[in-house]
Amino acid sequence: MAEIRTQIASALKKAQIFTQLSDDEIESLSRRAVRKLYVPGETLFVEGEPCSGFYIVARGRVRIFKLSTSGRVQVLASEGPGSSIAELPVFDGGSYPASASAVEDTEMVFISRRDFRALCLDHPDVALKVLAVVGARLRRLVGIIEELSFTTVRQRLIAYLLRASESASKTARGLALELPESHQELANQIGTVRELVSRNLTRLQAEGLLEVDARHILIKDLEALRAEQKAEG
Amino acid sequence: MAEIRTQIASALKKAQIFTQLSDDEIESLSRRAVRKLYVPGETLFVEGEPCSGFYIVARGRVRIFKLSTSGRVQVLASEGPGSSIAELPVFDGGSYPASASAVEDTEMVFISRRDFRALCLDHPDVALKVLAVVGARLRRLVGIIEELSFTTVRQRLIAYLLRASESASKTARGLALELPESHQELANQIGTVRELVSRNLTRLQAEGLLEVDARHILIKDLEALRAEQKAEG
DNA sequence: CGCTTTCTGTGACTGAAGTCACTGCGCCGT
DNA sequence: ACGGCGCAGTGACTTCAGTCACAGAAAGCG
Repeated sequence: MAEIRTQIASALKKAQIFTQLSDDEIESLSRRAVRKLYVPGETLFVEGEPCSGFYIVARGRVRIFKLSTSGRVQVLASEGPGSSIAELPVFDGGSYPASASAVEDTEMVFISRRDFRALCLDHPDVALKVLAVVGARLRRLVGIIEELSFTTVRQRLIAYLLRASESASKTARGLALELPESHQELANQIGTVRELVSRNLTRLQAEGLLEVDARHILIKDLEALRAEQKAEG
Repeated sequence: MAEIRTQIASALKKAQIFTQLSDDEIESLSRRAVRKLYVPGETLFVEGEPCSGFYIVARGRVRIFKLSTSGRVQVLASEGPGSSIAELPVFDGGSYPASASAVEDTEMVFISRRDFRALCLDHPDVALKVLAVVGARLRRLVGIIEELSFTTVRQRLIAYLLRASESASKTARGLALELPESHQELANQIGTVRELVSRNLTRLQAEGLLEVDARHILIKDLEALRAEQKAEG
Protein backbone atom coordinates (compact mmCIF):
# COMPACT_ATOMS: atom_id res chain seq x y z
CA MET A 1 0.00 0.00 0.00
CA ALA A 2 2.80 2.40 0.87
CA GLU A 3 4.05 1.84 -2.63
CA ILE A 4 0.84 3.03 -4.22
CA ARG A 5 1.02 6.13 -2.05
CA THR A 6 4.46 7.05 -3.36
CA GLN A 7 3.29 6.38 -6.89
CA ILE A 8 0.45 8.80 -6.34
CA ALA A 9 2.81 11.36 -4.84
CA SER A 10 5.17 11.16 -7.79
CA ALA A 11 2.27 11.56 -10.21
CA LEU A 12 1.08 14.64 -8.34
CA LYS A 13 4.55 16.05 -8.40
CA LYS A 14 4.62 15.87 -12.17
CA ALA A 15 1.28 17.63 -12.52
CA GLN A 16 1.54 21.10 -13.99
CA ILE A 17 -0.86 22.62 -11.52
CA PHE A 18 1.13 21.45 -8.51
CA THR A 19 4.60 22.67 -9.47
CA GLN A 20 4.36 25.26 -6.69
CA LEU A 21 3.88 22.73 -3.92
CA SER A 22 6.61 21.51 -1.57
CA ASP A 23 7.35 17.82 -1.11
CA ASP A 24 5.57 17.89 2.22
CA GLU A 25 2.47 19.37 0.73
CA ILE A 26 2.48 16.85 -2.11
CA GLU A 27 2.85 14.12 0.46
CA SER A 28 -0.09 15.37 2.47
CA LEU A 29 -2.24 15.77 -0.61
CA SER A 30 -1.39 12.28 -1.81
CA ARG A 31 -2.91 10.90 1.37
CA ARG A 32 -6.27 12.24 0.23
CA ALA A 33 -5.96 11.24 -3.39
CA VAL A 34 -7.21 8.03 -4.98
CA ARG A 35 -5.66 6.10 -7.83
CA LYS A 36 -7.91 4.76 -10.57
CA LEU A 37 -7.03 2.55 -13.53
CA TYR A 38 -8.77 2.42 -16.88
CA VAL A 39 -8.52 0.20 -19.92
CA PRO A 40 -8.71 1.62 -23.48
CA GLY A 41 -12.22 2.81 -24.27
CA GLU A 42 -13.32 2.83 -20.66
CA THR A 43 -15.42 5.77 -19.50
CA LEU A 44 -14.22 8.12 -16.75
CA PHE A 45 -17.40 10.14 -16.60
CA VAL A 46 -20.33 11.08 -18.76
CA GLU A 47 -21.58 14.53 -19.63
CA GLY A 48 -24.25 15.65 -17.20
CA GLU A 49 -23.06 13.56 -14.27
CA PRO A 50 -22.61 15.54 -11.07
CA CYS A 51 -18.98 16.40 -10.57
CA SER A 52 -17.42 14.95 -7.46
CA GLY A 53 -13.82 15.94 -8.09
CA PHE A 54 -11.12 16.23 -10.68
CA TYR A 55 -8.42 14.04 -12.18
CA ILE A 56 -4.74 14.14 -13.03
CA VAL A 57 -3.36 11.90 -15.76
CA ALA A 58 -0.47 9.87 -14.35
CA ARG A 59 -0.02 7.57 -17.31
CA GLY A 60 -1.80 7.05 -20.61
CA ARG A 61 -4.18 9.37 -22.38
CA VAL A 62 -7.80 10.46 -22.02
CA ARG A 63 -10.10 12.14 -24.47
CA ILE A 64 -12.75 14.73 -23.62
CA PHE A 65 -15.64 14.80 -26.06
CA LYS A 66 -19.22 15.67 -26.81
CA LEU A 67 -21.68 13.13 -28.17
CA SER A 68 -24.57 14.07 -30.46
CA THR A 69 -27.85 12.20 -30.42
CA SER A 70 -27.15 10.98 -33.95
CA GLY A 71 -23.96 9.32 -32.75
CA ARG A 72 -21.40 11.84 -33.91
CA VAL A 73 -18.47 12.72 -31.70
CA GLN A 74 -16.67 16.02 -31.30
CA VAL A 75 -13.38 15.81 -29.45
CA LEU A 76 -12.65 18.83 -27.25
CA ALA A 77 -9.30 17.82 -25.84
CA SER A 78 -6.90 14.95 -25.47
CA GLU A 79 -4.74 14.96 -22.38
CA GLY A 80 -1.58 13.06 -21.47
CA PRO A 81 0.55 12.65 -18.32
CA GLY A 82 0.83 15.73 -16.12
CA SER A 83 -2.41 17.26 -17.35
CA SER A 84 -5.47 17.67 -15.23
CA ILE A 85 -9.03 17.30 -16.43
CA ALA A 86 -12.37 18.57 -15.17
CA GLU A 87 -10.83 21.14 -12.84
CA LEU A 88 -13.52 23.59 -13.72
CA PRO A 89 -16.79 21.96 -12.74
CA VAL A 90 -15.21 21.61 -9.31
CA PHE A 91 -15.56 25.34 -8.86
CA ASP A 92 -18.80 26.32 -10.51
CA GLY A 93 -20.72 23.55 -8.84
CA GLY A 94 -22.22 22.21 -12.04
CA SER A 95 -22.07 18.84 -13.70
CA TYR A 96 -19.45 17.65 -16.16
CA PRO A 97 -19.91 19.58 -19.40
CA ALA A 98 -18.58 16.75 -21.56
CA SER A 99 -17.69 13.07 -21.37
CA ALA A 100 -14.25 11.53 -20.90
CA SER A 101 -12.82 8.15 -21.76
CA ALA A 102 -9.40 6.52 -21.77
CA VAL A 103 -7.62 6.10 -25.09
CA GLU A 104 -4.86 3.82 -23.81
CA ASP A 105 -4.25 1.94 -20.61
CA THR A 106 -4.47 4.84 -18.25
CA GLU A 107 -3.72 5.63 -14.64
CA MET A 108 -5.51 8.57 -13.07
CA VAL A 109 -5.27 10.27 -9.71
CA PHE A 110 -8.56 11.53 -8.38
CA ILE A 111 -8.92 14.38 -5.92
CA SER A 112 -12.26 15.22 -4.38
CA ARG A 113 -13.90 18.54 -4.85
CA ARG A 114 -13.67 19.43 -1.17
CA ASP A 115 -9.98 18.63 -0.82
CA PHE A 116 -9.14 20.60 -3.91
CA ARG A 117 -11.08 23.67 -2.87
CA ALA A 118 -9.43 23.59 0.52
CA LEU A 119 -6.03 23.33 -1.13
CA CYS A 120 -6.72 26.35 -3.32
CA LEU A 121 -7.78 28.44 -0.34
CA ASP A 122 -4.60 27.49 1.52
CA HIS A 123 -2.36 27.94 -1.48
CA PRO A 124 -3.50 30.85 -3.62
CA ASP A 125 -0.63 30.25 -6.00
CA VAL A 126 -2.15 26.87 -6.86
CA ALA A 127 -5.39 28.66 -7.70
CA LEU A 128 -3.50 31.01 -9.99
CA LYS A 129 -1.84 28.05 -11.63
CA VAL A 130 -5.23 26.47 -12.19
CA LEU A 131 -6.36 29.70 -13.79
CA ALA A 132 -3.37 29.63 -16.12
CA VAL A 133 -4.09 26.03 -17.13
CA VAL A 134 -7.74 26.85 -17.65
CA GLY A 135 -6.72 29.82 -19.76
CA ALA A 136 -4.89 27.53 -22.14
CA ARG A 137 -7.92 25.26 -22.27
CA LEU A 138 -10.17 28.17 -23.11
CA ARG A 139 -7.85 29.22 -25.90
CA ARG A 140 -8.08 25.77 -27.42
CA LEU A 141 -11.87 25.84 -27.29
CA VAL A 142 -11.94 29.24 -28.96
CA GLY A 143 -9.64 27.79 -31.62
CA ILE A 144 -12.08 24.93 -32.23
CA ILE A 145 -14.95 27.39 -32.56
CA GLU A 146 -12.95 29.44 -35.02
CA GLU A 147 -12.20 26.37 -37.11
CA LEU A 148 -15.77 25.10 -37.10
CA SER A 149 -17.24 28.49 -37.86
CA PHE A 150 -14.84 29.75 -40.51
CA THR A 151 -13.11 26.86 -42.22
CA THR A 152 -13.88 23.89 -44.45
CA VAL A 153 -13.13 20.27 -43.71
CA ARG A 154 -10.23 20.49 -46.12
CA GLN A 155 -8.66 23.34 -44.19
CA ARG A 156 -9.17 21.65 -40.85
CA LEU A 157 -7.54 18.52 -42.18
CA ILE A 158 -4.59 20.54 -43.42
CA ALA A 159 -4.33 22.23 -40.02
CA TYR A 160 -4.29 18.80 -38.40
CA LEU A 161 -1.55 17.59 -40.73
CA LEU A 162 0.53 20.69 -40.12
CA ARG A 163 0.25 20.17 -36.38
CA ALA A 164 1.24 16.54 -36.81
CA SER A 165 4.13 17.53 -39.04
CA GLU A 166 5.89 19.15 -36.08
CA SER A 167 6.92 15.69 -35.00
CA ALA A 168 7.49 14.29 -38.47
CA SER A 169 10.79 12.97 -39.79
CA LYS A 170 12.53 14.58 -42.73
CA THR A 171 13.19 12.41 -45.76
CA ALA A 172 14.56 13.14 -49.20
CA ARG A 173 11.06 13.30 -50.66
CA GLY A 174 9.36 15.27 -47.89
CA LEU A 175 8.13 15.02 -44.32
CA ALA A 176 7.05 11.52 -43.36
CA LEU A 177 4.49 10.96 -40.66
CA GLU A 178 2.27 8.20 -39.37
CA LEU A 179 -1.30 8.99 -38.36
CA PRO A 180 -1.63 7.93 -34.73
CA GLU A 181 -5.32 7.12 -35.10
CA SER A 182 -7.99 5.91 -37.49
CA HIS A 183 -9.73 8.16 -39.97
CA GLN A 184 -12.78 7.87 -37.79
CA GLU A 185 -10.93 9.27 -34.79
CA LEU A 186 -9.36 11.99 -36.88
CA ALA A 187 -12.81 12.95 -38.16
CA ASN A 188 -14.08 13.16 -34.59
CA GLN A 189 -11.35 15.63 -33.81
CA ILE A 190 -11.84 17.95 -36.73
CA GLY A 191 -15.63 17.78 -36.58
CA THR A 192 -16.63 15.76 -39.61
CA VAL A 193 -17.16 12.19 -40.78
CA ARG A 194 -14.81 9.42 -41.82
CA GLU A 195 -15.61 9.57 -45.53
CA LEU A 196 -14.65 13.20 -45.84
CA VAL A 197 -11.28 12.58 -44.23
CA SER A 198 -10.59 9.81 -46.69
CA ARG A 199 -11.79 11.80 -49.67
CA ASN A 200 -9.89 14.93 -48.78
CA LEU A 201 -6.67 12.99 -48.26
CA THR A 202 -7.15 11.44 -51.69
CA ARG A 203 -7.77 14.84 -53.20
CA LEU A 204 -4.68 16.36 -51.59
CA GLN A 205 -2.70 13.48 -53.02
CA ALA A 206 -4.17 14.03 -56.48
CA GLU A 207 -3.08 17.65 -56.26
CA GLY A 208 0.46 16.52 -55.51
CA LEU A 209 0.64 18.01 -52.01
CA LEU A 210 0.79 14.66 -50.23
CA GLU A 211 1.39 11.02 -50.75
CA VAL A 212 -0.96 8.81 -48.82
CA ASP A 213 -0.65 5.14 -48.06
CA ALA A 214 -3.22 4.20 -45.44
CA ARG A 215 -1.92 5.88 -42.29
CA HIS A 216 1.44 6.65 -43.72
CA ILE A 217 1.61 10.18 -45.03
CA LEU A 218 4.35 11.98 -46.90
CA ILE A 219 4.08 15.74 -47.06
CA LYS A 220 5.51 16.75 -50.41
CA ASP A 221 4.65 20.43 -50.49
CA LEU A 222 4.68 21.89 -47.01
CA GLU A 223 4.66 25.45 -48.29
CA ALA A 224 1.51 24.98 -50.33
CA LEU A 225 -0.26 23.55 -47.28
CA ARG A 226 0.89 26.46 -45.14
CA ALA A 227 -0.28 28.91 -47.77
CA GLU A 228 -3.79 27.44 -47.70
CA GLN A 229 -3.85 27.82 -43.96
CA LYS A 230 -3.14 31.49 -44.06
CA ALA A 231 -5.72 32.15 -46.75
CA GLU A 232 -8.43 30.82 -44.43
CA GLY A 233 -12.18 30.95 -45.12
CA MET B 1 -12.79 63.32 -9.04
CA ALA B 2 -14.01 61.88 -5.78
CA GLU B 3 -17.30 61.30 -7.50
CA ILE B 4 -15.76 59.17 -10.20
CA ARG B 5 -14.02 57.17 -7.51
CA THR B 6 -17.32 56.31 -5.80
CA GLN B 7 -18.83 55.44 -9.15
CA ILE B 8 -16.00 53.01 -9.72
CA ALA B 9 -16.39 51.58 -6.26
CA SER B 10 -20.10 51.00 -6.74
CA ALA B 11 -19.46 49.32 -10.09
CA LEU B 12 -16.90 47.01 -8.50
CA LYS B 13 -19.32 46.19 -5.74
CA LYS B 14 -21.86 44.96 -8.26
CA ALA B 15 -19.33 42.74 -10.03
CA GLN B 16 -19.97 39.04 -9.54
CA ILE B 17 -16.36 38.22 -8.91
CA PHE B 18 -16.03 40.71 -6.05
CA THR B 19 -19.04 39.72 -3.97
CA GLN B 20 -16.68 38.35 -1.34
CA LEU B 21 -14.88 41.64 -0.75
CA SER B 22 -15.56 44.01 2.13
CA ASP B 23 -16.35 47.68 1.55
CA ASP B 24 -12.83 48.60 2.62
CA GLU B 25 -11.29 46.22 0.14
CA ILE B 26 -13.52 47.50 -2.65
CA GLU B 27 -12.53 51.02 -1.71
CA SER B 28 -8.85 50.19 -1.84
CA LEU B 29 -9.21 48.36 -5.15
CA SER B 30 -11.15 51.24 -6.68
CA ARG B 31 -8.17 53.46 -6.07
CA ARG B 32 -6.20 51.33 -8.50
CA ALA B 33 -8.93 50.95 -11.09
CA VAL B 34 -9.53 53.12 -14.14
CA ARG B 35 -12.83 54.05 -15.70
CA LYS B 36 -13.14 53.94 -19.47
CA LEU B 37 -16.06 55.02 -21.68
CA TYR B 38 -16.96 53.64 -25.08
CA VAL B 39 -19.47 54.59 -27.77
CA PRO B 40 -21.42 51.93 -29.72
CA GLY B 41 -19.15 50.03 -32.06
CA GLU B 42 -15.98 51.19 -30.40
CA THR B 43 -13.22 48.62 -29.90
CA LEU B 44 -11.98 47.67 -26.43
CA PHE B 45 -9.22 45.42 -27.66
CA VAL B 46 -8.31 43.33 -30.65
CA GLU B 47 -7.45 39.65 -30.76
CA GLY B 48 -3.71 39.14 -30.48
CA GLU B 49 -2.99 42.32 -28.55
CA PRO B 50 -0.94 41.75 -25.42
CA CYS B 51 -3.19 41.66 -22.39
CA SER B 52 -2.54 44.38 -19.88
CA GLY B 53 -5.48 43.76 -17.58
CA PHE B 54 -9.13 42.90 -17.41
CA TYR B 55 -12.46 44.76 -17.45
CA ILE B 56 -15.71 44.90 -15.58
CA VAL B 57 -18.85 46.13 -17.30
CA ALA B 58 -20.38 48.93 -15.23
CA ARG B 59 -23.00 50.01 -17.75
CA GLY B 60 -23.89 49.02 -21.29
CA ARG B 61 -22.93 45.88 -23.18
CA VAL B 62 -19.86 44.49 -24.89
CA ARG B 63 -19.49 41.71 -27.39
CA ILE B 64 -16.59 39.27 -27.59
CA PHE B 65 -16.01 37.90 -31.05
CA LYS B 66 -13.70 36.29 -33.56
CA LEU B 67 -13.12 37.77 -37.01
CA SER B 68 -12.33 35.65 -40.05
CA THR B 69 -10.11 36.90 -42.83
CA SER B 70 -13.09 36.85 -45.18
CA GLY B 71 -14.94 39.25 -42.93
CA ARG B 72 -17.25 36.88 -41.11
CA VAL B 73 -17.87 37.31 -37.42
CA GLN B 74 -18.48 34.68 -34.75
CA VAL B 75 -19.76 36.04 -31.47
CA LEU B 76 -18.42 34.19 -28.41
CA ALA B 77 -20.15 36.12 -25.65
CA SER B 78 -22.11 39.23 -24.92
CA GLU B 79 -21.70 40.68 -21.46
CA GLY B 80 -23.73 43.21 -19.51
CA PRO B 81 -23.32 45.05 -16.19
CA GLY B 82 -21.66 43.09 -13.40
CA SER B 83 -19.80 40.76 -15.77
CA SER B 84 -16.09 40.72 -16.21
CA ILE B 85 -14.29 40.11 -19.45
CA ALA B 86 -10.80 38.94 -20.33
CA GLU B 87 -10.04 37.67 -16.83
CA LEU B 88 -8.25 34.69 -18.26
CA PRO B 89 -5.41 36.07 -20.35
CA VAL B 90 -4.39 37.90 -17.18
CA PHE B 91 -3.30 34.58 -15.74
CA ASP B 92 -1.83 32.60 -18.58
CA GLY B 93 0.30 35.49 -19.75
CA GLY B 94 -0.86 35.33 -23.34
CA SER B 95 -2.57 37.84 -25.59
CA TYR B 96 -6.30 38.38 -25.92
CA PRO B 97 -7.79 35.33 -27.66
CA ALA B 98 -10.60 37.35 -29.27
CA SER B 99 -11.69 40.92 -29.92
CA ALA B 100 -14.17 43.00 -27.95
CA SER B 101 -16.28 45.99 -28.84
CA ALA B 102 -19.08 47.97 -27.21
CA VAL B 103 -22.63 47.38 -28.41
CA GLU B 104 -24.18 50.35 -26.61
CA ASP B 105 -22.81 53.35 -24.79
CA THR B 106 -20.70 51.53 -22.29
CA GLU B 107 -18.79 52.24 -19.12
CA MET B 108 -16.00 49.86 -18.17
CA VAL B 109 -13.74 49.58 -15.16
CA PHE B 110 -10.23 48.46 -15.97
CA ILE B 111 -7.94 46.70 -13.52
CA SER B 112 -4.33 46.02 -14.38
CA ARG B 113 -2.92 42.58 -14.52
CA ARG B 114 -0.56 43.16 -11.60
CA ASP B 115 -3.18 44.55 -9.26
CA PHE B 116 -5.54 41.72 -10.04
CA ARG B 117 -2.97 39.01 -9.48
CA ALA B 118 -2.00 40.58 -6.19
CA LEU B 119 -5.63 40.69 -5.17
CA CYS B 120 -6.11 37.00 -5.94
CA LEU B 121 -3.07 36.04 -3.90
CA ASP B 122 -4.35 38.06 -0.93
CA HIS B 123 -7.92 36.83 -1.28
CA PRO B 124 -8.04 33.23 -2.37
CA ASP B 125 -11.81 33.32 -2.29
CA VAL B 126 -11.72 35.87 -5.10
CA ALA B 127 -9.61 33.46 -7.11
CA LEU B 128 -12.16 30.73 -6.50
CA LYS B 129 -14.91 33.08 -7.61
CA VAL B 130 -12.99 33.83 -10.79
CA LEU B 131 -12.72 30.11 -11.38
CA ALA B 132 -16.46 29.75 -11.00
CA VAL B 133 -17.11 32.56 -13.47
CA VAL B 134 -14.63 31.08 -15.90
CA GLY B 135 -16.33 27.72 -15.52
CA ALA B 136 -19.58 29.21 -16.73
CA ARG B 137 -17.77 30.80 -19.65
CA LEU B 138 -16.20 27.51 -20.60
CA ARG B 139 -19.60 25.84 -20.55
CA ARG B 140 -20.92 28.41 -22.96
CA LEU B 141 -18.01 27.85 -25.33
CA VAL B 142 -18.56 24.10 -25.23
CA GLY B 143 -22.21 24.79 -26.03
CA ILE B 144 -21.21 26.83 -29.08
CA ILE B 145 -18.94 24.03 -30.26
CA GLU B 146 -21.73 21.54 -29.82
CA GLU B 147 -24.09 23.69 -31.86
CA LEU B 148 -21.61 24.34 -34.64
CA SER B 149 -20.53 20.74 -34.85
CA PHE B 150 -23.85 18.95 -34.58
CA THR B 151 -26.66 21.22 -35.68
CA THR B 152 -27.95 23.02 -38.75
CA VAL B 153 -28.56 26.74 -39.13
CA ARG B 154 -32.26 26.06 -38.77
CA GLN B 155 -31.77 24.36 -35.42
CA ARG B 156 -29.49 27.08 -34.15
CA LEU B 157 -32.01 29.69 -35.14
CA ILE B 158 -34.73 27.79 -33.31
CA ALA B 159 -32.49 27.55 -30.26
CA TYR B 160 -31.94 31.29 -30.41
CA LEU B 161 -35.69 31.94 -30.64
CA LEU B 162 -36.41 29.62 -27.74
CA ARG B 163 -33.85 31.45 -25.61
CA ALA B 164 -35.41 34.75 -26.61
CA SER B 165 -38.87 33.44 -25.87
CA GLU B 166 -38.03 33.30 -22.15
CA SER B 167 -38.59 37.02 -22.05
CA ALA B 168 -41.47 37.11 -24.51
CA SER B 169 -44.99 38.29 -23.74
CA LYS B 170 -47.96 35.97 -24.00
CA THR B 171 -50.72 36.93 -26.38
CA ALA B 172 -53.87 35.18 -27.52
CA ARG B 173 -52.16 34.02 -30.71
CA GLY B 174 -48.81 32.97 -29.23
CA LEU B 175 -45.62 34.35 -27.73
CA ALA B 176 -44.72 37.76 -29.09
CA LEU B 177 -41.13 38.91 -29.15
CA GLU B 178 -39.02 41.60 -30.74
CA LEU B 179 -35.58 40.75 -32.10
CA PRO B 180 -33.13 43.00 -30.25
CA GLU B 181 -30.72 43.09 -33.19
CA SER B 182 -30.45 42.93 -36.96
CA HIS B 183 -30.44 39.71 -38.92
CA GLN B 184 -26.76 40.33 -39.56
CA GLU B 185 -26.01 40.43 -35.83
CA LEU B 186 -28.15 37.38 -35.22
CA ALA B 187 -26.27 35.54 -37.95
CA ASN B 188 -22.95 36.47 -36.32
CA GLN B 189 -24.14 34.89 -33.11
CA ILE B 190 -25.33 31.60 -34.51
CA GLY B 191 -22.42 31.28 -36.91
CA THR B 192 -23.94 31.87 -40.32
CA VAL B 193 -24.80 34.66 -42.78
CA ARG B 194 -27.62 37.18 -42.99
CA GLU B 195 -29.40 35.54 -45.92
CA LEU B 196 -29.80 32.22 -44.17
CA VAL B 197 -31.37 33.86 -41.14
CA SER B 198 -33.87 35.59 -43.36
CA ARG B 199 -34.62 32.49 -45.39
CA ASN B 200 -35.01 30.23 -42.41
CA LEU B 201 -37.38 32.64 -40.70
CA THR B 202 -39.45 32.74 -43.87
CA ARG B 203 -39.48 28.99 -44.02
CA LEU B 204 -40.54 28.60 -40.40
CA GLN B 205 -43.36 31.01 -41.12
CA ALA B 206 -44.41 29.04 -44.21
CA GLU B 207 -44.57 25.95 -42.00
CA GLY B 208 -46.89 27.75 -39.64
CA LEU B 209 -44.58 27.69 -36.62
CA LEU B 210 -44.01 31.45 -36.56
CA GLU B 211 -45.31 34.69 -37.87
CA VAL B 212 -42.62 37.10 -38.92
CA ASP B 213 -42.90 40.80 -39.58
CA ALA B 214 -39.41 42.27 -39.83
CA ARG B 215 -38.11 42.07 -36.25
CA HIS B 216 -41.45 41.31 -34.76
CA ILE B 217 -41.91 37.62 -34.21
CA LEU B 218 -44.91 35.67 -33.02
CA ILE B 219 -44.27 32.11 -31.93
CA LYS B 220 -47.36 30.15 -32.85
CA ASP B 221 -46.24 26.62 -32.10
CA LEU B 222 -43.79 26.55 -29.21
CA GLU B 223 -44.10 22.82 -28.76
CA ALA B 224 -43.12 22.05 -32.33
CA LEU B 225 -40.03 24.23 -31.98
CA ARG B 226 -39.08 22.51 -28.73
CA ALA B 227 -39.56 19.13 -30.33
CA GLU B 228 -37.11 19.99 -33.10
CA GLN B 229 -34.58 21.02 -30.52
CA LYS B 230 -34.63 17.71 -28.74
CA ALA B 231 -34.34 15.74 -31.96
CA GLU B 232 -31.00 17.44 -32.67
CA GLY B 233 -28.62 16.52 -35.51
C1' DC C 1 -4.40 -20.82 -41.77
C1' DG C 2 -8.78 -19.24 -42.63
C1' DC C 3 -12.37 -16.43 -40.66
C1' DT C 4 -14.18 -12.42 -38.70
C1' DT C 5 -13.86 -7.76 -37.69
C1' DT C 6 -12.22 -3.31 -38.33
C1' DC C 7 -10.58 0.05 -41.33
C1' DT C 8 -10.26 2.36 -45.78
C1' DG C 9 -11.57 3.97 -50.55
C1' DT C 10 -15.14 5.32 -53.66
C1' DG C 11 -19.36 6.14 -56.49
C1' DA C 12 -23.82 8.20 -56.52
C1' DC C 13 -26.82 11.05 -54.46
C1' DT C 14 -29.29 14.59 -51.36
C1' DG C 15 -29.58 18.44 -49.02
C1' DA C 16 -27.52 22.29 -46.54
C1' DA C 17 -24.72 26.32 -46.65
C1' DG C 18 -22.96 30.08 -48.71
C1' DT C 19 -22.41 33.69 -52.63
C1' DC C 20 -23.95 37.18 -55.79
C1' DA C 21 -26.94 40.36 -57.50
C1' DC C 22 -30.78 42.86 -57.22
C1' DT C 23 -35.27 44.86 -55.28
C1' DG C 24 -37.80 47.34 -52.14
C1' DC C 25 -38.85 49.21 -47.65
C1' DG C 26 -38.42 52.52 -44.00
C1' DC C 27 -35.93 55.84 -41.45
C1' DC C 28 -33.16 59.90 -40.97
C1' DG C 29 -31.40 64.28 -41.93
C1' DT C 30 -31.42 68.53 -44.45
C1' DA D 1 -40.16 66.15 -50.14
C1' DC D 2 -36.09 64.01 -51.56
C1' DG D 3 -31.88 61.50 -51.52
C1' DG D 4 -29.15 58.40 -49.12
C1' DC D 5 -28.35 54.58 -46.26
C1' DG D 6 -28.92 50.51 -43.76
C1' DC D 7 -31.73 46.54 -43.41
C1' DA D 8 -34.63 42.75 -45.12
C1' DG D 9 -36.33 39.47 -48.73
C1' DT D 10 -35.50 36.55 -52.60
C1' DG D 11 -34.11 34.09 -56.95
C1' DA D 12 -30.41 31.58 -59.15
C1' DC D 13 -26.46 29.32 -58.66
C1' DT D 14 -22.12 26.88 -56.77
C1' DT D 15 -19.87 24.39 -53.68
C1' DC D 16 -19.47 21.74 -49.58
C1' DA D 17 -20.96 18.40 -46.25
C1' DG D 18 -23.01 14.40 -45.19
C1' DT D 19 -25.44 9.76 -46.21
C1' DC D 20 -25.80 5.18 -48.03
C1' DA D 21 -24.13 1.26 -49.96
C1' DC D 22 -20.62 -1.57 -51.08
C1' DA D 23 -15.96 -3.52 -52.21
C1' DG D 24 -11.43 -4.53 -51.06
C1' DA D 25 -7.34 -4.51 -47.72
C1' DA D 26 -5.38 -5.33 -43.33
C1' DA D 27 -5.13 -6.92 -38.87
C1' DG D 28 -6.31 -9.89 -35.03
C1' DC D 29 -7.83 -14.45 -33.31
C1' DG D 30 -8.99 -18.97 -32.63
